[in-house]
Formats: sequence, C-alpha cells, structure tokens
Amino acid sequence: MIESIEYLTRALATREASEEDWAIRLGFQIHDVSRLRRIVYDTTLKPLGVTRSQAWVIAYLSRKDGMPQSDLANQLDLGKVALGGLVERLEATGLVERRADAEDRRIKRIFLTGSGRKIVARMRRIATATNVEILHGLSAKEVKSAAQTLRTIKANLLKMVNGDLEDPAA
Amino acid sequence: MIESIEYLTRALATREASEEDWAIRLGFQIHDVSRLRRIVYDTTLKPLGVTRSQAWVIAYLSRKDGMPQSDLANQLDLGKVALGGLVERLEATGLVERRADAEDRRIKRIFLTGSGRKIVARMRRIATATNVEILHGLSAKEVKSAAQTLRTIKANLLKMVNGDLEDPAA
DNA sequence: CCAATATCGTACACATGTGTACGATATTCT
DNA sequence: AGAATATCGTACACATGTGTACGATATTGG
Repeated sequence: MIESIEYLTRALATREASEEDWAIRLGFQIHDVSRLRRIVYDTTLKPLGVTRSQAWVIAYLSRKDGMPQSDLANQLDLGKVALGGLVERLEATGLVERRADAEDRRIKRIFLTGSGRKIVARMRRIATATNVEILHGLSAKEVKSAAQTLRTIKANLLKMVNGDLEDPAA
Repeated sequence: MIESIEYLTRALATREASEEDWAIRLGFQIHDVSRLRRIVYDTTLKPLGVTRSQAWVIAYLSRKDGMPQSDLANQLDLGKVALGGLVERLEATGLVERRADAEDRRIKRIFLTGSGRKIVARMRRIATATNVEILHGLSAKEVKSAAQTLRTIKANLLKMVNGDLEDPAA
C-alpha cells in the first residue's frame, strides 16, 4: 500500500531523472519514511502499552524529571493543550505524577513514577535495536552524508517558518 | 522551539561524532524535517482554505477522477473512516462531489468540482515554489544521494512493517 | 434461487494536535 | 497598595487518524 505513491515517482523516472525529479523524489521519500517510521515505532511500542507521543514525553522526563507542564510542552514543541491531554492519560496509567509547585501555585510539575521509569528503560532497549535495523545496509558515510543534507533542509525549513511568522510583522 | 531537541544531538557530538551518533542524529533530523515540512505546507496551504490532508486528496483526484472511496483510501494509505471524513468536509466546501455508482449501489465515486480543479492548480504552483526553497543551497548530487539513502531506509522500514505483520502468522 | 460471504461506506469511541477563551495566580508598574 | 499584564493549566470546538461494529449490497456456492 505504502508503495502505491511510488508510481508517480516511477513515472517521472522513465525519462532520465533530472534534478527536478530527484527533488520531487526526495520529497516523497521524506514523506514515506516519516510515515513508515511512525508505523514501526507505534508497532514496537504497542506491547509496552504506551503510544509514540506518550513515549516521547516520558523519555524526556527521564532526563529532566519534575518539569512544569508548560516547559515540557515547549521542549517537546507541543501546545499546552496537547501536552495536558498526554499527561492526563499518562497519569491515568500511573506512569507519571502531577505535583503542585510550592512556590508558584499556578505550576504543576510532572514526575516519572517507578513504573514510568521501568517503561523508559524498556523503550531505550527497543529503540536502539530498531535504529540498527532501520539503517541496515548503509555505510557510515552514507548515513553521515544524509544527516548533513537533512540538516541543510531543516535550516531552510526553519527559515521559512520563521519568515512566515516575522515578515508580516515587519 | 523546534531546535530545542537539538541539544541532545549536540551533547552527543561534543566527543567526536561516532557512527552511532550520526545514526541517532539522522533519526532526529528525519523527525524534525517532517515536522517542519508539515508546518510549512500547512502554512502555504492555509490561504487556499484546504488542509494538508484535503490537499493530498484532491491532488490525487486531479489525476484519477471519479474513484470509489475505498480505492482512494487505499491509494492514499488511509482508513476508510479517515477518508470518509475528509471527503465529507471536502464536499461541504464544494471542492468535491459524491456520486453513486450505477452498477454497484454500494459504491460512491468521488469527483472534483470546478472549484476543486482551480484549487489544485493553485496548489501545484505553490508546491513547486516551496520545493525550490526547501532545497536551497543543496547540489543536485547531494539531493540525489540523500534520496537514495532514504530509499534504502524506506525499504528497511517496509521490511520491518511487513515482517511484523507476517511473522506472527507464519 | 437462496444462504453464506465479502465489500462499501458509515457510526461510534478514542488518541492526538490546533486555536481560542478563561479562571487562578504572579508580577510589574505607577 | 492597586490596577494592568503576563503566565499556568484547563475547557471547548474542530480536524485528523485508528479500530470495531453494522446496515446495505454484491457475489458465490450449493
């Protein structure tokens, strides 16, 4: 199914691939890869009883326990609302705890519980194994080169995002 | 905000970057790039009054008009339910039309309307311009190389997805 | 021809994300 | 101090995606 989109790419490639074609192809490649990555991670995490988003939250907490909700939302690039829902569900499953801050009563700090910590440990093992499998057959050089190209793309995208937000104000 | 995650990558890179580090970095790169791509496309499409998912549907229809809903769902890798909702909203905006199939009364075929076609044309122009900007500063060689590496990654991911689905049955 | 099966689209429940509004607190400026 | 502001987390509404169940049709096997 996932390869169905491929036929567009292939159609373009029947005449020799021009630069433009490779650019378009890269776009589809990125699209498909992120989609598949999502599916794979969802699958590997399912046995642990946490979703990808939830996993991301507790993974972050495992390095910075006790963060205020807002900070956590910013660090993870999520809206306050989205994070609020996630924390609520994580609290319901007992992986996380909300404690009011003594100083500032507006703040609720989020802490990993014991079972939360256990899940994180299992997640780490799985993630490492998955990563190896995903990059199977690629040389270190290729991986490095791809990472660098994507870094440039990311920089361009960041520029575009910030531009769209700042130009109108200027 | 989006670069906040970067500090992990950077932390890993303080000692000279090993192969493993580049692998991890590539993972974050892919994650960030897809996220930013989503944001950028959402932004550029907003003026057109369609969401990214809706755009994807009508773009597809512009090449294969009159598809049954189920086929469309398969082609786009969406569940019947997800596509049903999208079509419903597209129909509400008048970009798309549902017509019953004369032969098989279970089937509803989806057709682009005139305004739908206009939107697609505008989308195409925007997409081309956006693509150029995203790849700014990259050589054709770099783009091609990255596309090929991602193709390998995609193949690995596909193997993993299919493996997870087939192994248990075997 | 009729019963068992498969397929099509929809209904419902849930997770995730977005944007807006709001009450509860803090902070700041006068 | 007291009023204007800003920040924190939540409530609500909506778009998108997933999985399950189901009614309406078709198709197939006897």
